[in-house]
Amino acid sequence: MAQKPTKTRASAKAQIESKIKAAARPRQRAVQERAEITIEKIRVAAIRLFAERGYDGTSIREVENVAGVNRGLVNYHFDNKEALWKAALDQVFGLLETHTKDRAELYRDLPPKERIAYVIRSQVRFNAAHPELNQLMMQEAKSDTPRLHYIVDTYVRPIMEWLQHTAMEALPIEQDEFLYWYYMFLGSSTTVYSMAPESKLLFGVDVMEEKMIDRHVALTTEFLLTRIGGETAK
Amino acid sequence: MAQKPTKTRASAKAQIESKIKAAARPRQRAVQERAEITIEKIRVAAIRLFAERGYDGTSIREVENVAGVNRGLVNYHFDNKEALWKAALDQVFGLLETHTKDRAELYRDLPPKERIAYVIRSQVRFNAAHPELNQLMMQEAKSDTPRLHYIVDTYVRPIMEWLQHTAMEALPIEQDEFLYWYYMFLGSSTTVYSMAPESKLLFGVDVMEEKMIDRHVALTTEFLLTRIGGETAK
DNA sequence: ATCGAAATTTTTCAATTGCTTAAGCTTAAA
DNA sequence: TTTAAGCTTAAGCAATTGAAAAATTTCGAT
Repeated sequence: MAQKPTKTRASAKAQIESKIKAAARPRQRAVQERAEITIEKIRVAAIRLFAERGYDGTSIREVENVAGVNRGLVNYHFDNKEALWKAALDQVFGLLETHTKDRAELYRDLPPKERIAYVIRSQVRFNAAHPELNQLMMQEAKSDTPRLHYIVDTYVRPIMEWLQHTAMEALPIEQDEFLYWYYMFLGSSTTVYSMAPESKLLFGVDVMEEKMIDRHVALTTEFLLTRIGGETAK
Repeated sequence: MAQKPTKTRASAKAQIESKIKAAARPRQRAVQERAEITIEKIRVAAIRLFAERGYDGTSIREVENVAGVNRGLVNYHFDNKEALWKAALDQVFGLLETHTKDRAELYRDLPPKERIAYVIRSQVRFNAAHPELNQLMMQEAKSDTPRLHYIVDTYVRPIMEWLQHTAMEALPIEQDEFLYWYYMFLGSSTTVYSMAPESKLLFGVDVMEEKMIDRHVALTTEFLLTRIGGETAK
């Protein structure tokens, strides 16, 4: 997607040279379908493995194995491990971004209280459908790395700010209390899915089942809407 | 602690042989203090690194560097990486186990509602003081590995069952609802600490500060005690 | 003091890591 | 059909990995 297949076999440095030549070059070709399939298989595997084992715990060879593609293809389609990580992350967070924007649009004309309820509901569903996102996030949020800065600046902050506005408009939350509301929201709506294998072991229940998710949605919504301290809404 | 320094340089297999010889051997010596210091330094470093980077993402050399001890000492004091992980984990979960038992004892004679309030409060404080525990747990809870089985069977289940008893005695939670209450409790009380670097970036606030923790305790308690649906207690 | 075990230090080794190179093979534009 | 870009395959590299072995130092019971 964000790939530059403009390299013959001379590596990255030759890009400038390649660009100069491009002016005089008549030939220009599209990405082939088989490549797109390969890239997609690699991306899917990368998301799973990065989410499950973290950046350092994931090896390129393993990604290739899980993806079922041949040795060397990751380094061809994605220049290096860092770029692969970024591609995986952009895919997952791009999904969240789209989802959030769609919902913001959809619920725009609802009364605040009702709107935040829908937001919570749809967010829980999203987390259930995409546990990798929170898993990736937890991997990175633990230490102050360039990768964390990238995620926060690019994806998390805008979503958080919109959520803050939406929540504080509907609920009697103080400005400096929102931080906790936010993490309670996050924790309440993601933990059970991020830890799905544990919950299976511990309670013998598959929390990914539709009926289970419904229940979780209901409880979380009630939970987060009930104003702390007894009040109900603004 | 659970170490067996009874190896000359012949590795694990020689333990039986070593035991036989032990009967005829007159000399028997205690663990030296310098060794205990080394072991402790390694354990501390291991907890931090395993929590931060996961099992596969942590290298023995890195543990030794962070611990500030010489190459080879990890493999001397802990037979292998797996044993090191188990030692780190036992340390952290042992702390939780002790903490939980102490509190159970301490709050035994309180009325149920009050007891669960204290339990929540003390649990939040514990999570703030030991974010590595939840980080380690999140690392392992994501996939069904032998390591997860070990943690759940040894530490998590007993604590969960006691918590279930304590919570259901005090709050109107249905049997099959408890799962969600549990993970909301977990998520609400740990996420902000596991993701402390993110919250610093996102809100510019150090959530580990005592005043902040107090606030979190208050909110979480109110949150989790407010009966879903409007009721208050049994 | 001194002997031997415990602990540390230093080397060594095979396997795995990220990454590069060099061929070969497909495919689509000319 | 040609032909070069796009793609795949395979081999190889230096660095890092977990683990063990060897060499050396420290320490306590005799």
